Amino acid sequence: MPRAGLDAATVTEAAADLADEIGLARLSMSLVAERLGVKTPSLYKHVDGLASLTHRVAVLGATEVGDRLRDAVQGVSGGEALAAAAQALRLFVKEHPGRYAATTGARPAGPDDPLGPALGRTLTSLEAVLRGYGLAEADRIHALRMLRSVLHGFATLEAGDGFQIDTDVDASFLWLIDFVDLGLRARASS
Amino acid sequence: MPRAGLDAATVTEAAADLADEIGLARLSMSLVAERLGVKTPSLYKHVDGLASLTHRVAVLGATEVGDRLRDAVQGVSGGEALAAAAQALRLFVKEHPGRYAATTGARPAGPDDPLGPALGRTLTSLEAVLRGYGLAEADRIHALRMLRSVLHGFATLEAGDGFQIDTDVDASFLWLIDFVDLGLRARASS
DNA sequence: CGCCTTGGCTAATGGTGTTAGCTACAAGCT
DNA sequence: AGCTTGTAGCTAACACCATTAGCCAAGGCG
Repeated sequence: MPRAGLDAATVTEAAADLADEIGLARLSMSLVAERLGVKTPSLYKHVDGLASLTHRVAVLGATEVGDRLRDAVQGVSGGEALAAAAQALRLFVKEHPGRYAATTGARPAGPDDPLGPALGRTLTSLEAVLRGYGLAEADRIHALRMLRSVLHGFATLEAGDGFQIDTDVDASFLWLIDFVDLGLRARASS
Repeated sequence: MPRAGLDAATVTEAAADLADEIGLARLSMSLVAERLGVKTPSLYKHVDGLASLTHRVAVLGATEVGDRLRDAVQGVSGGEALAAAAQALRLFVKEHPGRYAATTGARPAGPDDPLGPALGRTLTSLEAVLRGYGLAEADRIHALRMLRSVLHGFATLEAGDGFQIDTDVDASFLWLIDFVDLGLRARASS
């Protein structure tokens, strides 16, 4: 029996891909093992169990989403940055619904949990977007939460087939970005 | 062995309550049976299995959310209606996270699935809210999707402990409602 | 070349969801 | 009332899953 040469990262990535394909809820140790050409108990040499594996997928997803947002916001500002960040997040959720579900369903388990910083990177990029609007100090946190809410809400509704297909979802998303942009600009110097 | 006198509705309600308490993901046939003082296989006399039971919980949740929104919007209009609907939805999600998760995770399985109409009632109430703003015909669908997105996003993020606790979440929600209200009013007659 | 860490295995356990088939309850008829 | 009958809830059984214990050989390192 030749060795498969697995480690925690490979197992996590296989699990993440599988979750994207079949949905996080249907993720199972046996399916991950099957995909890796290995018997189920072998996974426990690299990963602590299904709950722990799901947590690792969450960290992976948070990191990747953070990367995407950082890249999207890089070099642009204002409404352009808002649109870029929004589209990047939406695209990620569409491409990786399983990772995103794991990410949003997980909470940091302690002060040294890598999930905390990973999630923080997303917030950092969104804060950078908002910085371009010159909001009052007191509005910042509320605007950030509003921004997270719209983007998260739209992306998850779309990923869950929550919108009827007959009207263009892309157009709605552009409209939404414009709506938020206008609202933020109105609050710019008030 | 005296009979327990169950039916599909009682089983569904017990499942919904359980889902609210322990989370939809942890809902199981055995726990529902235990709560009803019955052995697990007995449930199959009333319900088709866990998937079907979850779907019933989704229909129940959609119906209840529809009721809450209808009541909230009743007799008010404009910004008042928006605020009432928003708070009603947010409160429902906080009180019944399991039902809401089932509702948002389910799709109608066919043309005669009661989930379709049940979900439609929520949309009807939100459309009524928007009607108070006198939007252009073309903006209606986009505004509706925006509204669903913010409310759904905020509620699910809050339910998932997605917001840091140190800043007031209630204040952020009021800020969000005001943000949406201002944006919609700006588009009123344009 | 041989040690020894360790990755993957088989076997076994406890917990799920689900089906089949029995039994006795309770409603309905005469 | 008593008898019949549909059926609610039961036990037994099976398949599948996550998880643990213990074995055994692969392959890096001396």
